[in-house]
Amino acid sequence: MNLSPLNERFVLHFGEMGSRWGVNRTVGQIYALLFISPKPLNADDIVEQLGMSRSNVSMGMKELQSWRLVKLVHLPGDRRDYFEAPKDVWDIFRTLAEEKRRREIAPTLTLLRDALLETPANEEERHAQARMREMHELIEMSNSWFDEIHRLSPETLEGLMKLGAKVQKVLGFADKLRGKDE
Amino acid sequence: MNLSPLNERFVLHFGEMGSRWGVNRTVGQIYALLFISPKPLNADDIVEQLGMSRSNVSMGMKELQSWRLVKLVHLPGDRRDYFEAPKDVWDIFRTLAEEKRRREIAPTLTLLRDALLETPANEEERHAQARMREMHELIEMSNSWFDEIHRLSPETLEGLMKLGAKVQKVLGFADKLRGKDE
DNA sequence: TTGTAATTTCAATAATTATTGAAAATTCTA
DNA sequence: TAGAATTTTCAATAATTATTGAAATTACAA
Repeated sequence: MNLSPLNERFVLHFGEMGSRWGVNRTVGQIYALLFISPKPLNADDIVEQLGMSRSNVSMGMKELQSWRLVKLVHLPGDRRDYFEAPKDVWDIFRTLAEEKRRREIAPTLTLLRDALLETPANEEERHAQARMREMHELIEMSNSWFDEIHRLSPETLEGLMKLGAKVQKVLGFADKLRGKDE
Repeated sequence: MNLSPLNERFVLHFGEMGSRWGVNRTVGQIYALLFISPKPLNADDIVEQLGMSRSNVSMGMKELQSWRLVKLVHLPGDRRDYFEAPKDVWDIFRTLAEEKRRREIAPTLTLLRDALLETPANEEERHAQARMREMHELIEMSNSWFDEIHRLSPETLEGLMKLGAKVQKVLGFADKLRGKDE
């Protein structure tokens, strides 16, 4: 691996964490490399810096693009594909949340919706359906909460988060609002 | 599989989703079964209902306990271990968020903290460190936001979420607060 | 077009992870 | 404590996923 020590450590860490995040080691490494790179890189740059096969990089880029974590760019007078990681960390955060919802939550929501439409055949199913209803409500609610958050601009969102210790106060206000409007 | 059709569908779905959620199929199935079960189950109940090996169930239970998604209970006059899934979906939600943070985020936070203490050796490292600083700030901020949320009771949290479309209004208030207090 | 550069696909295989039955260990009871 | 019930561990193997080099495809330039 052709990187200065600090950067290598970062890249290797992302490789190791990859499996916990649901991507393989090479995908984690490629993303880490692009994240800290000051300029877009082409596939051969990545092959050289990380010492993996060209085909592995090709597959890794496809995966990262499917997560919308990298974007394809072109340099004038160079026909090769270059890749870069979006810069704004808040935007990355939102993109990730969206993709995770789509892949990890949406299919279950669909299943729950279908299951709740059915007429339970016996007591066993009646009870199970009641539990599914609770799960369904939680997911629906988290989703609409997330939708709201998602509409905010990065700056606003950052402001809201920085609020930190004041959530309790906001909540007090929220309670009043709720009382008034519902 | 020894389950009525609706319940079987739910259990199989959780098995399939398991791989996206970072657990194996059997762990997903076991959790689903416990989630909809009206009463605690012992290992042999699970073996019988899901048709997997006894040792698989034993390992699965260990995994689920490490996630704090099931708890061990005992029935009077029966020495076997029984397991049940906690009932309150909000509580499950928080537990999961906590465990995910511990496993998927905390190690990276540690790495970033360490990396930011080092003196960059060259321009390459200086730029990388600046990017790491952005990531570090985002994570720290999300963490303290989550800590705040975490202190709320399930009822309060549910109330806050139900607020839904009113987040914008809350945010307006939050902005005022921020102006006043900082 | 034709040839070349660049990228993707694919089938082989390497590596990892899941599952199992049998054996070992543990826990209780008589 | 001895024996039975219960749970866990472990090593074998089944299944899945990752990685690669080579071949095929695509995109461009002369």
